[in-house]
Amino acid sequence: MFHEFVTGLRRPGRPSGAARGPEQRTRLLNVALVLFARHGIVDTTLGEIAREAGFTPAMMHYVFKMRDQLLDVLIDERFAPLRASLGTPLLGNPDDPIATITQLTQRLVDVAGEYPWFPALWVREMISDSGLLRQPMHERFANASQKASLAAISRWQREGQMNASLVFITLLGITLLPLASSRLWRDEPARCNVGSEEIARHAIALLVHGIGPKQPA
Amino acid sequence: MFHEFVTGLRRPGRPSGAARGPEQRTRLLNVALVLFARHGIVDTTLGEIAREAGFTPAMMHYVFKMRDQLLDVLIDERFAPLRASLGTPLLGNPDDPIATITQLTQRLVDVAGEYPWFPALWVREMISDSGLLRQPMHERFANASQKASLAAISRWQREGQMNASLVFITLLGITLLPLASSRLWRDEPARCNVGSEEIARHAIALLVHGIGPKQPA
Amino acid sequence: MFHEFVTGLRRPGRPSGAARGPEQRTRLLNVALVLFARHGIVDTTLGEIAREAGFTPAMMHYVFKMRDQLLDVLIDERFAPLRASLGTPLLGNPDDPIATITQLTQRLVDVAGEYPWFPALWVREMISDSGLLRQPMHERFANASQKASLAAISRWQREGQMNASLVFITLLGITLLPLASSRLWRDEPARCNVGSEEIARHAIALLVHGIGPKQPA
Amino acid sequence: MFHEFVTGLRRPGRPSGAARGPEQRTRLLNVALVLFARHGIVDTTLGEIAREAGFTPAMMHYVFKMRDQLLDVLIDERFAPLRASLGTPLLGNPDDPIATITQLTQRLVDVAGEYPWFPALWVREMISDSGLLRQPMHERFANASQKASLAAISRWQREGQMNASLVFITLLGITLLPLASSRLWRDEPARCNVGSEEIARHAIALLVHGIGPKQPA
DNA sequence: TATGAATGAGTCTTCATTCAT
DNA sequence: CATGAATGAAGACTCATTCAT
Repeated sequence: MFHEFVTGLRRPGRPSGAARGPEQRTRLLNVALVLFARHGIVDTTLGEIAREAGFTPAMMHYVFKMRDQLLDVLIDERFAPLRASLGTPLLGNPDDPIATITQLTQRLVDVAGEYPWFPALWVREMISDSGLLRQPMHERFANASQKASLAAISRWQREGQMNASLVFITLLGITLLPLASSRLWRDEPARCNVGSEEIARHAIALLVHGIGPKQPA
Repeated sequence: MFHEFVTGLRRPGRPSGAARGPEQRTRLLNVALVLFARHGIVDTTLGEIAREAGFTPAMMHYVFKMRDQLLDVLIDERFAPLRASLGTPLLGNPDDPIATITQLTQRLVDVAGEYPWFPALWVREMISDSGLLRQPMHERFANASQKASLAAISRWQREGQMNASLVFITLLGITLLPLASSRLWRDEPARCNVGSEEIARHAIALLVHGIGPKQPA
Repeated sequence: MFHEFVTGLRRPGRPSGAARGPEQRTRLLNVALVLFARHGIVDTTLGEIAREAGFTPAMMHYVFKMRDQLLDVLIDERFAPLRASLGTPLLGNPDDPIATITQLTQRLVDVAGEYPWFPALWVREMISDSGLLRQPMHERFANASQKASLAAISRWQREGQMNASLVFITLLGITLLPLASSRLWRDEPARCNVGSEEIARHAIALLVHGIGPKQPA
Repeated sequence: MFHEFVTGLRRPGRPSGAARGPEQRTRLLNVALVLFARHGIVDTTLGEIAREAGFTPAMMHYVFKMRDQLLDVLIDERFAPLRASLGTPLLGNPDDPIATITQLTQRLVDVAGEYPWFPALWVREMISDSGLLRQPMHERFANASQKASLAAISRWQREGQMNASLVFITLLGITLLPLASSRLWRDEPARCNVGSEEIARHAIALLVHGIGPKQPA
């Protein structure tokens, strides 16, 4: 301390004495998640994450040896579990596509409520062609889940005009996309507060009978 | 010219040797558009654009004094016109919302057909919270168009369960999002080639009567 | 210029207007060579080379895309030619080993006179087990040269007590090593100025008849 | 202890659990010596030494307050004693230079056999101009030893063509250099196993009568 | 019109070092 | 005795930007 005073130089490597333990890791992951959702993965520097969490960039490397590793950890501990918790997306009651999809819709919105970073991150990094989550997540979930879902859809398809290829992306388009950009209209004047439930309701309504006038019972 | 000879980078079809005046600018804008759509605006370096167009990075600054200016020009000369060409989105036949929206849907898909960079760029940079087009485009089109659209919707809303705030983003979600990520399912096995028309058809069907079984005539 | 004065900030990227042309590359290579010889390859930072040459570190990357490339270029344009100019080391008069080796000795010293970085660099980076030149140079010169030399030695070996494996490294030990560390004794008091010729003379004398008293003719 | 169990890093033969007091220090010094010889002093990180010894980097600072101090300790406890054990290098029988030098040669090789890190480290860090041992070791041994040796040589010099300045470095060049780079030729095909004794024999032979044909008795 | 040469600022990464425990 | 947590400084590399030609 005296040394600092005299030389005006903090000696290198003095830890700041903040709270410690493995909570730091968790904390950094949380912050990373938020910032990744906000600015995109590639455009978030380790420094930003560190600063936001109250640390120095060097500490990011103390915890995650490499930048890539941060993403790996995030995938392992956050994305994959979340994805897994969605189950095999469209494998519900084979005879009632509407019910199945409705359920999934609700689940998507619920998950988004629980993990606010989910929609933006998913739209950005899973759907976009150059999204950083796409490839890795595909490798983990492609086999089991994907095929089952497609099989389910194919069956339904025969009865309706559903397109196996489109139904899934469309579903995301009416749930995650609005959720991700909810701030889009929130800023505008005369804005009714569009919340998750409203999005869910709207999505389901759309799926069930389009935007036309209410179906007569 | 020597450079072209060596690298073979010149695209066929560009007249060589002729005075090419401001075509360079146009060319750079085109390339920028494509790359911006592919990797995102922030993640595309001026050097990439330059190289892809057969120029040096320095040329980018010769033409667009600053990086930001490239975006400004792009907005002025590409995005705004395109946006303008969509008209006041939901101002069609006041008595037939379905027809109005259907028309818009088709127009969106058509425009996407004409300007392949449109869907990806829009999803990425207009809808996302930190999208670089959002703010500037908003400033230009917020007033006139937006209000009119909302007014139109509000009226319809009373009759159906349409949500004024959600209908627009949802519309994008079932057109531009699938268009933007069409490569997403194209890779998968047993993949039917999902084209624009299919997306349009699917979107309209969804809007008109949901994914349920075909309505009895 | 005005801007600088007012803001106190040099705007980024202002080139310093120094002499230009491909001489810079040559200059940087020269400086690199000297510093590599002085501090070792790994321990010379690009910044040191740049500063010594009157540039910024960033310019090193302008010229040599990667650090490794600097070494590659150096090998191609400096080390390999030098090595090549030594010819097949021990392929002289098959009947007169002494003459052959004497000649090589002289050549080594001559080359060291022409390229002052040669001895230190060779001892450090070619002979040492973790020397950075060893592997790459080996790949280029192992086949042709090496085998011929060894063959030559083997023959001589039968007549004298020369050890094929040792003669070469020993030769370096009595030429390049003294040359490399000539500053070692130059600092000492009462030091006669040991120059190249002296080293050559001494090495040859040692090879011819050891350090014993002068042979009677 | 837990760490050891998990990583399996503990070398066999080290008594565990017993009070190990200052052995840690010894152990760290040993490891440092080996790694310094292998990669050079500057290029060996404290972390590498620590890990190789089964400790954490922080432990290095616990034991050697500063990096420089590690070197100081090494010099005091390893290099200086070793150097001292070589005695005043060339102060043997004043009337028989050959015998004196031969003896020293043998001693060098013997020491190298006992301390495998010796040759490489010496070549790297004592002889090279920027070697980290040069300056400090010089300060300790310059006065006494050096002068005596030179005096001895000067006398011999008058009778033969020995060069006082060169004889010492040359001697190192034909002993330590081959020893240091013995892996150099060990890889090559048709390789006789060049061991220490061979190097000693070869060096002495060279000193006594050069590489020429065996002297007639 | 267009480019080559050069640079400042910023990011990622490593490492010695510190401190509380 | 020994470590985990944390950091400052420095190096490699990228990129937008500048200027002279």
